[in-house]
Amino acid sequence: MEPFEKRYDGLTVEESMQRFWEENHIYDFAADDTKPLYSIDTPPPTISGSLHIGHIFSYTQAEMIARYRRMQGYHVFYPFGFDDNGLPSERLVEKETGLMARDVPREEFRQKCVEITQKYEAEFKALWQRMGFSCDWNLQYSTVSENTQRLSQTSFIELAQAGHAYLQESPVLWCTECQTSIAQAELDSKDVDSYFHHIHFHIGDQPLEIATTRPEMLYGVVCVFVNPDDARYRHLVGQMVTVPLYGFEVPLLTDDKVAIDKGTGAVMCATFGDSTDVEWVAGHGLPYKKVLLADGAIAPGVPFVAGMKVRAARKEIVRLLEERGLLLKSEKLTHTVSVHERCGTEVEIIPSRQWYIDVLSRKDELLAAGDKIQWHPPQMKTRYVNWVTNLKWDWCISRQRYFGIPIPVWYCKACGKPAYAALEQLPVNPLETDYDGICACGCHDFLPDKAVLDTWATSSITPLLNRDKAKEYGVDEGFMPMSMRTQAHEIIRTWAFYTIAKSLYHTNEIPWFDTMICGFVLAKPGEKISKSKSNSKLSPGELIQSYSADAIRYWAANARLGTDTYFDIQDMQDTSKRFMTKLWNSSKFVLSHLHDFDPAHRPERLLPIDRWIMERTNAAVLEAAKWLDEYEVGLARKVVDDLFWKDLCDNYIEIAKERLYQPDLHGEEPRRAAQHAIYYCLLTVLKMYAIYIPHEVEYIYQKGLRGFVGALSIHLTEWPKPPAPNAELLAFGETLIAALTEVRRYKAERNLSMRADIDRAVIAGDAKYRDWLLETEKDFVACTHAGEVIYDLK
RNA sequence: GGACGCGUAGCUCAGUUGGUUAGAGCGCUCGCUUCACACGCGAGAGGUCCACGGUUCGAGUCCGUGCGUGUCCACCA
Repeated sequence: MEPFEKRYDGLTVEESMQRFWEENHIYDFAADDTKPLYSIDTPPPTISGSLHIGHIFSYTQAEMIARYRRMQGYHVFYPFGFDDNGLPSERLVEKETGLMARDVPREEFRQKCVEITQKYEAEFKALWQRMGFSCDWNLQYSTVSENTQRLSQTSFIELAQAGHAYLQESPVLWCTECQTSIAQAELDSKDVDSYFHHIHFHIGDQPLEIATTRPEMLYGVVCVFVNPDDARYRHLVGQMVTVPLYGFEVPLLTDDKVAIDKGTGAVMCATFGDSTDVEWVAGHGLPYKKVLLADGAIAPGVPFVAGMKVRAARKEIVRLLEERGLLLKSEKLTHTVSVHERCGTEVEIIPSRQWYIDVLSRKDELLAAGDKIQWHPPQMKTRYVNWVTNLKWDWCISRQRYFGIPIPVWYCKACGKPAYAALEQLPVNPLETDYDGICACGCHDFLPDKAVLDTWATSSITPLLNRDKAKEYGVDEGFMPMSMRTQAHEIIRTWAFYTIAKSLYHTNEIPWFDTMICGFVLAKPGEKISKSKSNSKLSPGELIQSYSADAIRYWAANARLGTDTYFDIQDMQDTSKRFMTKLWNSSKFVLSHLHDFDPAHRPERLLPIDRWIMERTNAAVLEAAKWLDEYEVGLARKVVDDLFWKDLCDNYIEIAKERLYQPDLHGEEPRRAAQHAIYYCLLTVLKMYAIYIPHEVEYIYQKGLRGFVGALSIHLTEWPKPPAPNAELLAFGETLIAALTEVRRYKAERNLSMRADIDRAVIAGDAKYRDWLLETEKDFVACTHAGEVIYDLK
């Protein structure tokens, strides 16, 4: 055996272990495997900036499950992907280059996007490799690759032809900064200080006071609503209200949604001030009056404020109202507005022609699918259910952007009817390829769709992408549903929801049997670390360089599944380093006593205490497996820690030590018995830690255990499957350790060294363990330095 | 406003079918150069398990109410 270094040097070891794994294809997804399949749908991180500790936290927890399943004997399909198109990536490119997408030629911008996302992908990949991830990089996918484009466009055309995706001119959530439509899931909310302006409308010569936060929409008012039960206005319902400044008239109608006690109880309905306006316009058949343009400017033809941006227009209208005595009062208020999560701009609602996927009419099926999936932890299902139940909009999948998957559609110049690309010609970019068919109306001229697909419209097909990849390895039948989806809880409403929706449409099945929903890393109370906010002081790369990948991995397994955690660098450093050193030293000790060990030769007789530590180890294996089956890597780690540090190191090794050092005093066969026990326990403990700290464990295995076990890598060995432990042996061990603790307390109270001699020690306990205790007496005396052992057994 | 968490030692947290004396790590105190490890070992101090009410022979654990805290969703008139 090679000598063990005095100190474990994680940084050097980790790189050489990673090289070893790569050279020996330890984690490859082999084509000819006959083991049961375990497939993992892992999140392709969005290429929108640098990764942070939160990613490391959740991805690492899932990686541990991949390792666990692999050791359990599954054929683990564990790919990795990158989500490298769409608005998030565009914003990254705009930030890095200082260019705005709309100011440069489309192709030039696209090229920049490709360059920059590739650069980041290389960085991301290097980081995951440096973390020791056991995915097979041959399975890697990207959401902007040609394959993905083909699959994503196919998905779109299939849904469109089946009527599940449809084109509609309707009010849409719109970001005037990014100048694109966005989906409900892309909304964030922000508290803003504003004013509740009370404006003087009138009905004939009767004044009518209406409060609004959006006076600039005055020109877009199409009616005024009051609650049908509001006695103040009941007699006025049906009459015409005159809009101030502009002088036109709109009807006074009733609607239940109007809150009697809010403002004055009368609401102006404008196209479109908010999503309630949209419902009202649709529900009451009201007309549309254009006020706002796509770039956030007031439309030409709107008196007083045409061409102004929203805020300037608001100020101007308020000024005019005030000047003419039509502004009754302005109350300060803080209210919450919807903003675009990518840029923070207040979202507007503008009619436009967009593609949607029908989800509203499928709520029941979506909820049923949620019931069929096992959510871990279970309460995460509620978030999904709440989201589906409260959906108000169909899923808008078109984006008026540049770097994404083109919508494979042209429109007839004459009748506007959409024409779809043929499946064989995909992927296709309608901006570069002309449609060569003829419209039903006889027209030959077509205009390309300039929009691209929402990035979620593509990332929601990762199970299908994975299935295609698995086919290359001969795995096809039974691939869907996949075994497991892992992700953080923030994207249940997006990635999980959209994936389920697409899966139902394309396979009529749930996408996966299980979900593993990880928590976040919070920087400090209330503030989550995210790429866009870039408030992660230490980058993952620097953290690995300073503390090693294993240290970060060990830390990442500190929490219950789904639970958010705070990142405390000091805590990570102390706990992990201490643990890794302890494992190093104890392994060093065990292996130094195995120089003449032969695993094939089982000692004829194990002492009871040897059997105890082996049973104790088995008990921990079963308990850890129970947690891991529930994806609780943190709770499982705790179980192993407890076994390893307390019972194996502090108790058993201390008790059996002298037997290993001095066979002249204890005999050769008892030494062999102790060897057998420490070999079994160390190997088993290392196998369990293999999913947490794969590098250190592999290094120890290679140095001292591979010769005994045979397997090329500890990661190719099997997760232990012990029988149920013997409860009597466990209880006997507790009896002995209680006596040992008493002796230790006696010495500590007298400031004695643990090696100090004492006259006698007492073992108290159940008489049924008498024989076992007597057999252990020699070890007990060696450990306690007691002159005599008194038995107090009942 | 709704949903879902959380509130246990100074700090971070475990405590999954309700059952002896409520646990771990860090921190603190005292001691131990002990031949794997001082990045260690041993011992100790430290808790009205947020509050109040209820169910029960028995509640940190179950139920209700309140308070505090966090996340997600809604709230733009």
